Amino acid sequence: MPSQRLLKTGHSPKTKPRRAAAFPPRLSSGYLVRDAHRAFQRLLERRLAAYGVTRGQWYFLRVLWIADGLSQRELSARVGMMEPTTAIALRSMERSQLIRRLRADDDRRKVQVFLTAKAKRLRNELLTLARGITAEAEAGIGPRDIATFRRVVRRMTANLDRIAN
Amino acid sequence: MPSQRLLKTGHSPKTKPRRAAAFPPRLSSGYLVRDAHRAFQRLLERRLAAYGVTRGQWYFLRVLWIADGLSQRELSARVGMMEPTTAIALRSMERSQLIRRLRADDDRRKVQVFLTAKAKRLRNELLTLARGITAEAEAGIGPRDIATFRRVVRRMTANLDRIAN
DNA sequence: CATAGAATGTTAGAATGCTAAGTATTATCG
DNA sequence: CGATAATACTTAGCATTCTAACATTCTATG
Repeated sequence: MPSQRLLKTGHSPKTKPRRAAAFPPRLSSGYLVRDAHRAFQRLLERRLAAYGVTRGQWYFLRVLWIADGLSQRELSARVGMMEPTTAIALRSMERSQLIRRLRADDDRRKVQVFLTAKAKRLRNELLTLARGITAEAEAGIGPRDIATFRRVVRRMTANLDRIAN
Repeated sequence: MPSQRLLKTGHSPKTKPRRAAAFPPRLSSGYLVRDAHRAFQRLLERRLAAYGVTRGQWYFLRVLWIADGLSQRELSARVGMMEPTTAIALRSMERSQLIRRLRADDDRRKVQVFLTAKAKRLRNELLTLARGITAEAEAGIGPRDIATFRRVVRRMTANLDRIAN
């Protein structure tokens, strides 16, 4: 993390006291969450790379391992991404031989997504990998603090999701 | 948030018990952090849009309001982004008349970044906006829990950053 | 001084994610 | 039954972020 010391620039406006400076990133939950998120992402990406799997593919694999054969719409909802994002990820997964897409017989608008044998074989190893990252992230933190943390994050997410604008 | 109920798909392999399924996203700190991050982002983006400022620009504005005239390298470090990312953000900020870039006299490799009057005028209003989002995120959560949360997130980030691979 | 290396930025190319606007299929309702 | 709605997906275009490879400028060393 870069240190936050102030530099003298010779460009501080002398006319106004810097009132609103009392909100440094360090004190913003949003920033803390952003930093943590990027740390998780970086590590996940690096480790998945050894298996030729990208982070975007991982999110979908993870859902499909639990519920194979979902439609793209259902997948989007489960993964929490918009449909165009899903379409792009699935295209890359099809190219990588991780999934097959079949039009549903009962409703020809729908496309069902099925894991290939290759994707199924990756399951245990990649889930182990993910558990490893979680364990490393939580190292040295007490279980009560972890529990509090989870409760707080969930509450924050819910608070923010509830706001329309 | 999409509910996580399982669908019957008729494609569960009957041969193996689903051992590794014992790691649902709900229990993963990484997922919780990701969800929170995206909730923060969405709200921030929506609100900044009213000012014609994008999220990427916001991160840099926030640093420049504290230390105007930094070089791009210094800015990257402060904001926590790679230099190409900084270059792209600054280009868009220059187009939007939020900054001016000047080659430093003492070292002509360096480019110093200066806020325009327009960007300076946005300062108080946007910082208030950001404080508002933080307040809404933290609504209904006790100060001790917030404190624990911050300590835990920072520790997780540090844990992950320390890992090379 | 000349040249090797370090420092600063840039361009190129990929992946992830969004919104808005399309196409195709199915369902509904007059 | 036929026009209209809704549903499922795709395409197009943008923003954000990274890594890798490059150009430019400065510094240090022989």
